Amino acid sequence: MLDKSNKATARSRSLLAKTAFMRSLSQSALSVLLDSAQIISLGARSTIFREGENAPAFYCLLTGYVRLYRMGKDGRQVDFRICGPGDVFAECLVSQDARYPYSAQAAETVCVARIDCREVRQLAERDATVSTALITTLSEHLKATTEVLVNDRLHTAPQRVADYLLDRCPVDAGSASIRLPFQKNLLAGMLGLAPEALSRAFSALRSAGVSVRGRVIQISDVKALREI
Amino acid sequence: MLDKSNKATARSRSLLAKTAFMRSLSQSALSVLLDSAQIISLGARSTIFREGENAPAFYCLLTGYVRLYRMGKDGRQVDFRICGPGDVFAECLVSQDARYPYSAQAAETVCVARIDCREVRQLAERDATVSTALITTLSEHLKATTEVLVNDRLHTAPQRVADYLLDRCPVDAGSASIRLPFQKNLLAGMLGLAPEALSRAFSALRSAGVSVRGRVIQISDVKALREI
DNA sequence: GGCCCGAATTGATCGATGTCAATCGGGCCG
DNA sequence: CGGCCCGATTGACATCGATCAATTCGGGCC
Repeated sequence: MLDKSNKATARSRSLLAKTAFMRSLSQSALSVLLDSAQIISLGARSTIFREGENAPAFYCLLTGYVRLYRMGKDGRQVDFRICGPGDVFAECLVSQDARYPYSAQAAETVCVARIDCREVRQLAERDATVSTALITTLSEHLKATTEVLVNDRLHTAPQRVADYLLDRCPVDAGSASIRLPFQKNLLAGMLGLAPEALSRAFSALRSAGVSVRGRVIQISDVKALREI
Repeated sequence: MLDKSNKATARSRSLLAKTAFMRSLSQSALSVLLDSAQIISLGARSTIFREGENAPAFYCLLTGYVRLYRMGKDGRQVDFRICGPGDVFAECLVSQDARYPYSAQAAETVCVARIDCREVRQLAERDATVSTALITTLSEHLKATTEVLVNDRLHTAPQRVADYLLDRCPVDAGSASIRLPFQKNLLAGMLGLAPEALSRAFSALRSAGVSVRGRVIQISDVKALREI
């Protein structure tokens, strides 16, 4: 739960500026945001914000992974998005006094930039590169979320795992080796599965030429996997 | 499959202008869009566009309901959103040459406005009310889609049905009566259920004071339903 | 008001996945 | 180098929801 906060260092600034969201901003908007962003380091499992809290800022993830989730009445928590380096989350820029509609937790040691919503909103009024960047980011999130929803409803667990693997295979490869960037725990959450179900899905894929050792996954026949 | 297309009539223009998306536009942007929009009437079950087609335009629904869905390799189709009057869909404004990532079908007789993406994109560059409206619309869709995804992963079928009903009950009512605006078929798709599963969910809710007759649903104790 | 067709319900069954419990394994620290 | 601990796997089971088939219902139309 360490919580070291300070002005952006050179390294953080450069990471932040390379982000998909920031990269397309005008020089002036970029420097305003770089100057006002707070850089925050957080230990594994620390909470970044909680469902229902007031939402004055959104976040840009610099390093590590973050879990976005909601809680059911019974206390069960459900992930619906896993953010990685460069991702923006909590784009709650509409309606001044919004509250976060979900919680965010660092899945490991993490470094995020905290950006004031009001600032961005005002900037977007004057600078079209800012509003365009917002539109682009939102469109992509909408598309990605829709994709996840459809996958959930359409595909079985092994199919979803296969999809995930194929997404990060070179398109034309005959065989491939992938290293998961995080624990299987997180992957399970991403795919809407219990960890046990993820394990079983991997087992089921063994017969399709997928072998797992720790975080490393070998795919002997990419084309065959596509047929699943 | 009738397909009568013409310039916006007075009635269509007024419907279109009252849309959430259009309402907040500047006078000038509004009139540009009203003038360039094509109004199209479509018979029940006609296809508006198909997954993979080139996407030069997005749509604003004036009357009726539209199903957005994707097809699996096996031909099964999965709804992920049901649009009603006033809804905008296929906001595919990013990246010039995008293709529709899903298909859209009229669930009944329908009237839509077809709006050129390029036009809106250009308008947004100059007119902040346009980009703000886009940001608002996209944010809301993202929030709604996330909500659906979380509901799917978190709640059982009767709970999702109860949620749907409660969403359209007066907040403080003791009892309520709701008339579905469309066939149960569509509702099932919205909730990610097979029609049979929707039926069974309604049966399960009988013991919680929910009774169904055709499209009319009586809820004897709203508060009790919230506890499900 | 009655007929008729498509929609909705109901029943039976099966497959998929969540849950709980026990065991295994790997990496990290001493 | 060994032990410990947490994450991963496996097994057994319960539950949910999809599917297929048979029937009933309801609403639109004459």
